[in-house]
Amino acid sequence: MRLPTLTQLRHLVILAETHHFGRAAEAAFVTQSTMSASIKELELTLGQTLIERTKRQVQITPLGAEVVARAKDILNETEDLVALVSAAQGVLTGTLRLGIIPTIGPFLLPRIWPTLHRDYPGLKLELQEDKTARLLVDLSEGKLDAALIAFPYEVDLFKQLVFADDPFLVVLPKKHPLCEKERLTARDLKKENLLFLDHGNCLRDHILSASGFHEGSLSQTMKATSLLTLVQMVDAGFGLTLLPKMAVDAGLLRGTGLQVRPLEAAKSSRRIGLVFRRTNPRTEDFGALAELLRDELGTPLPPSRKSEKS
Amino acid sequence: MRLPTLTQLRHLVILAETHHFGRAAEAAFVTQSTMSASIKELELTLGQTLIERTKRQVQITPLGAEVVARAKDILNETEDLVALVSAAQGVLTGTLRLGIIPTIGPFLLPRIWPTLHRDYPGLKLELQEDKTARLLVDLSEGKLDAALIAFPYEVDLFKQLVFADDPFLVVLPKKHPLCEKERLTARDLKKENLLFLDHGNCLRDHILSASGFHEGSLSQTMKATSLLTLVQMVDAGFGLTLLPKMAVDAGLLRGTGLQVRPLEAAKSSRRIGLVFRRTNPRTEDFGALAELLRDELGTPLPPSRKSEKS
DNA sequence: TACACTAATCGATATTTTCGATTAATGAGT
DNA sequence: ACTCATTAATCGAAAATATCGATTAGTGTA
Repeated sequence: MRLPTLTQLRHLVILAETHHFGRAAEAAFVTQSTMSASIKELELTLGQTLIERTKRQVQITPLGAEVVARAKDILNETEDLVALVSAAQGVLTGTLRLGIIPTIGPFLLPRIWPTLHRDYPGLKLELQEDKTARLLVDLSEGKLDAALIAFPYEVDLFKQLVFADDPFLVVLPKKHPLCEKERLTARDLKKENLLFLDHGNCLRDHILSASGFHEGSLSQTMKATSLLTLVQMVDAGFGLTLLPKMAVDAGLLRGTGLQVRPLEAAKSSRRIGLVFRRTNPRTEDFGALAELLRDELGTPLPPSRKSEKS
Repeated sequence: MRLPTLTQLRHLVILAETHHFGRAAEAAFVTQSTMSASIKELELTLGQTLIERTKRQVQITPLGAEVVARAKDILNETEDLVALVSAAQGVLTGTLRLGIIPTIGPFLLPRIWPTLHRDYPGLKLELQEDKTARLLVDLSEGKLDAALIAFPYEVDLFKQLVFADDPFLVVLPKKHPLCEKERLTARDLKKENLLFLDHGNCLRDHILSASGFHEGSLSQTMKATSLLTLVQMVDAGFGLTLLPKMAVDAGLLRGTGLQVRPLEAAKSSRRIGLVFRRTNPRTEDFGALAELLRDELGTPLPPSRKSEKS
């Protein structure tokens, strides 16, 4: 099916308004001959006469009037489309499909939400919470635009903007002997029963690394699937754990009698960053988002390392 | 505001379906370079990137997806427009704005309606009932496509298709002396009190002419504005009148005690015809309509006179 | 009859679209 | 590390299309 041109439709609409080829041409910023040819071509493609040409005046046939009405709709919709895209010109406007891992999402998002909403009211976030591995797959498949994940992690396929450092804190019951000390080391934890998240969660690996434990040395009995569960277990006296400061700041320990102590170790923190495909045209957006996150978290960016591996 | 091309939008939609420039090009029956250029041009006019080009695969940005959705709508509407016009291809389809005079309308339309509906289900009549003069003005101004009027009438501006002859019948009370005669002449009516429609109605002029009366010779006291009123007045004994056979056939005298007699006179009938602008492209439609009317009325067309004047 | 007005038409030009061929970038297989 | 295959972008040429200015033909008016 051969379609008419938007230009032809526009010409028809103008002609229907002016009822005069000459003035219609003027209004459309073309010559009368162009207007004439345009209408003629339109009638040819449609196979029907839309305009009744009296020498003195131009009459629209009933069919022509129907076509004019529809043409107006089509033109309006097209203009709306252009307007929509134009409105999405600024940084961080439109839809952004953002992945986020569960050990960051609940603690980071509520913190930045108000600012994000205030500074970029045109932004619509579509959030997806999942493990890092799954997020990166979706990212590479184009189902996500960006993801907020924790480093170190192997992400050479993607660009990354690391914007925060998130130290680990040792969580222990109030009466625990280690509460006496202001600062704890990996050595202090050696003989404790440490509780970890389940396999496949990046935080588990990070904390294992921070605390100097190894897979083999764990008592396999206790594995939680969420930080909240973990906290409940520690509160119930099953052992100790480590939590990212971000989670503690967000009030994860509220209502419990648990204490926290900083950990002195080689890798006593995770880094938080934004990853996205190198080919994604919205780098400016991601820069702005990372900037906002950095400001909001108030933590200075640690000495930059271009690629961190776990 | 510069608008994108429908071709570009179509290419975008296809590309969004295939996620592959080469296959999209194939599906759009163009080369890959054309597809590439088309999308690029579209992005240029919109001022935003809609497609994220990975070397291995093509990703649609969220904004692009929105544009694709709207583009689909626009394309569908345009195709609907074409379909609409195509559907209006046959004779007597679509809207026809038809004027009709009050002394024809109520008697002719109910008669042809079923056939018209059966033979041309795609036809939508927009009827306007008015005096001949008014109809012709609207016709020349393009507010009507055609009009059904009675001849003789001066209509040289328009094309005309006369399709029926409608004789006048003398209407008189059952006990009237003239009922004795099988056929009446103008001479018989000379001394009778004839009742006519009001000024400005073409039937008045036609009947005046048929009955041999002149404006000056009338008793000005009785003037009706509709045929129904006229009949009521005759039934009440105020005098005689003449009615077109068409009206009598349609049952205008039903429920009255009135008789009819044929009139023998030079101009003892009016002719019924269709008029329309010479420039109107739907001559075929009008021919078909006149044909249908002629068949339906069962009256052979009188010897053709190209232009009848009153 | 001459004149003004209007839409169609025509030939020339300008612009746009499309194509085929080539290039550059990337990933896969050896 | 080195092809090879795949894919989108690019480029110049050719084709198609749109536009223009000038002219023509048809109508109504003075």
